[in-house]
Amino acid sequence: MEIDKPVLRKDPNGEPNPMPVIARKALKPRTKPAEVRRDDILRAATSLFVAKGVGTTTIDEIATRAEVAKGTFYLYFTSKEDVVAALRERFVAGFRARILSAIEARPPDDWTGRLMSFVSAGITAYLDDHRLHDVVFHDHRPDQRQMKGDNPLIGDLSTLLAAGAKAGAWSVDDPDLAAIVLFNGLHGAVDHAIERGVRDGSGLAANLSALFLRMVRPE
Amino acid sequence: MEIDKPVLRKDPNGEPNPMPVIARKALKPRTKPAEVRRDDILRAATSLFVAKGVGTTTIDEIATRAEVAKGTFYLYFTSKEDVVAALRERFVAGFRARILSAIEARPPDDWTGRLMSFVSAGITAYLDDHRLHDVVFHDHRPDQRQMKGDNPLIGDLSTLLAAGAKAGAWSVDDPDLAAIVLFNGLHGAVDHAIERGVRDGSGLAANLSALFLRMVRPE
Amino acid sequence: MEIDKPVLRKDPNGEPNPMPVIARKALKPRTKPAEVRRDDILRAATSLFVAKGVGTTTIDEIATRAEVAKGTFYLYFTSKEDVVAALRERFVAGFRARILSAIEARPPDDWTGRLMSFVSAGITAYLDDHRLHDVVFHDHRPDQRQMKGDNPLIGDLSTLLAAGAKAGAWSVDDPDLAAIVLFNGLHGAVDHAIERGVRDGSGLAANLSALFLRMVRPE
Amino acid sequence: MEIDKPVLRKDPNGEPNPMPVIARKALKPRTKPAEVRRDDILRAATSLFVAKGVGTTTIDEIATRAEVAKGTFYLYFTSKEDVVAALRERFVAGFRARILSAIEARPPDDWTGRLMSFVSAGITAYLDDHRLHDVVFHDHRPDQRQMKGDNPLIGDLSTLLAAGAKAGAWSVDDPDLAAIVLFNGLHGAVDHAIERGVRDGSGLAANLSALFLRMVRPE
DNA sequence: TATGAATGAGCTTTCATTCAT
DNA sequence: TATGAATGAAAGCTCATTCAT
Repeated sequence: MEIDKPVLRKDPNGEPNPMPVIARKALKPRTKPAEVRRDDILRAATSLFVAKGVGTTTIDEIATRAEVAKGTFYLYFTSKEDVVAALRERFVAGFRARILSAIEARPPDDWTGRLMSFVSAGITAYLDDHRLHDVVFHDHRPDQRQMKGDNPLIGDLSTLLAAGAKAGAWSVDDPDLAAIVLFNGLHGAVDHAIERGVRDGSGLAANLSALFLRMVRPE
Repeated sequence: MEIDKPVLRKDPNGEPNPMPVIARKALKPRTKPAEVRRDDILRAATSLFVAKGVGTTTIDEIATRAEVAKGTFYLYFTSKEDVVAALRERFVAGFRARILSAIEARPPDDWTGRLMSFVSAGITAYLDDHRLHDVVFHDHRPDQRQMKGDNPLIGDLSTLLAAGAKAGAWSVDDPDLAAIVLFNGLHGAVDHAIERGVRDGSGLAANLSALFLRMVRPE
Repeated sequence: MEIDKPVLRKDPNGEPNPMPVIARKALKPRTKPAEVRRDDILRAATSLFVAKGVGTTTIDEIATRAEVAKGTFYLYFTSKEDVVAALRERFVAGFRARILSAIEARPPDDWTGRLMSFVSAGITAYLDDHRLHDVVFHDHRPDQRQMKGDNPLIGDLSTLLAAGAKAGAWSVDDPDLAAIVLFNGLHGAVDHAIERGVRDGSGLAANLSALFLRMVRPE
Repeated sequence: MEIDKPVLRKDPNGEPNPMPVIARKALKPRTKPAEVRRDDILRAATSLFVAKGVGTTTIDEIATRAEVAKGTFYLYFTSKEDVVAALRERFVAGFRARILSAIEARPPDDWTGRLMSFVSAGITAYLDDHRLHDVVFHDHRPDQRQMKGDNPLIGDLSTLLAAGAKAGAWSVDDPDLAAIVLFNGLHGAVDHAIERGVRDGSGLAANLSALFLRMVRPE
């Protein structure tokens, strides 16, 4: 707060210096492109969050693991929550990309195939990253509720259902509601599977697809 | 029953109290039954958690609102999480009781009616208490995942579906999976409705029931 | 911020425990009357502030010197500035008491004597405590300006001048302004003396009194 | 003179710059004369200090407002305190110049007029710049005390009083002491006026002059 | 049982200063 | 000269938990 701070500065890199300066330089460039630094921090945070939870991970730990000073952390993020938010964005985007690309691999009019791709890609992606998922979706904020609603995958699913219905392949009264039920049903089913230690989602995919197809099959 | 809890017993310097102990005791039985005390604390915690979140509520605040000393809190609970767990148990039990009693109001062989009761009672109960629900289900712990699996309502639903199928009313391949999808679908649909500010769940109940019945209807 | 904090607790008093518990108890009662604790902290802060300035003194140091935990500090004060404010109040009250009692030692109608007492008591008191004075009056706040104006001693002085004038002993056109000039003149003169290392204020008192009396003497 | 200071020179990856150095130099003499740079920084600091205090202003902010890199700041000043000291010097010099020139506007033997000019110019100058005054004189350092003593205006005033006395216009026993009292009295009186929101100092000047003249008038 | 003063580890955040470019 | 990313020491403050009464 005040003017007269004591100034103590030791060895700025803090480690015994057995190596010539030039070699050190090569190993540890003081400055990296911002993108890389940011990514270093994000990666460090991810592994810590997954390993020990967001709450118990300190910013100190994140900085240390990212091989960055604590102050540097604050150059890139404003708080731990800010990191979680960045991770969440990343996670959602990657998750969605995986699923969409699986769908696109099917012919446009293969409605059943597209839905099954959605289901199996969703299961696989979730099984792969569920620990990161948990990290990224478990905060306390009351506006948290909002975020689910923004889930673009539900919109994608709704669009798929509506298109299939329009094409006469399915019968769907309320595509939005059906999409919500399907997405959350899938989500819950994978949670259940994870609890049981399931590693391979193909069986679940078949069963879920069957269930979902029943729900949309014409009378 | 709560005759005389002293609000202020300041005696900061410990002067000898002129009143004999026995007389004091007779006048001031300072304790409440443990159940009541516990409940005071639980109620105080609930309102604070709902108002400002678990993370930002301190044990000090809980104790103050419960009109109890901080030390007394630790006589009844070991930590804040312990309180959340107690609240969760309560919540789940109440929630389930509401739904089961709605189901039981229907004739045992009215399968469709029973499922619809499940849906509409579930929606109503959740709409009523979703803020407490959020409090009670939003912590970070990795073992959190476990709790959903323990959700007895999914078991109840599975039982209902299996019984209906056995009775020939429905066709259900995997009642457990169907129950999971139904329960989570319902959960997600209500979340969605809450986000949109929906206060009355009857429309949603009708639509959801229709969707669910499609899923179990015989070929 | 979060729920799952690691709990590490070692030896609560942190020192090797060579002494029997009873003896320890006698030496270090865990709890003291609030007044005493507060005073412990205030005394610790004073000595540190005087020795090394407010800015460079940390709350940690204050707590340590007061033999109190850091948290205890915050039980009694909200910040370092809060301590300075408490010290300032104390200082002003004591300073004023000294001067007023010196004045009261003179007969009520001994106007010259009263003014001289004011001057010499003021000089002495300030010489005695000027380091604490500096500590207590050197913060940055813009509203600082306000505080000087609230200085009750200027009011006291103004009253004295007005009374002496009314009694016909002096001629004072604007007692408030004269009081301000006298007080600040005295203040500055003592500052000057302190800079020069003066320890005894009696010579200064005589000279200043003479000057002040010139200022109020009738035509 | 400031032809082309680049606002953004982002070159984050350090790609080799295709433009030859000499041509670049000709186009972009990136430096300003040291005096100007220094002044930029001083001006930036002044406005920030006045607006939000020295303690809460960071060097980052100063550099940003001066449109200079943080490192450049350290090319011109060694610390924030260094800036305050430079500002103080400036302030004192300007203040003194204003007062001296007001005095010099009077005939050399117009003692009363000279003293009145001192008073009214002092009041005006202080009223004009009191916020900068506060900034520049409000730090914590114990050696602060020294600076007042160095105040050359007190010396000027003492010289004036001694000269007037020597000329037989006044009676002044101890010109140094009288100068101290006058200067500090004036200072305090203006502070008091500022607190009361006074904008025009002419009334105060008349009253103060009268008071001061009483103090030096011959028996 | 009940109390609440006391504890202190630990966290977040700031910012003056450096230095490779 | 000029830059600004990086540093990391330091500080303020919180709050779950204890324990003597």
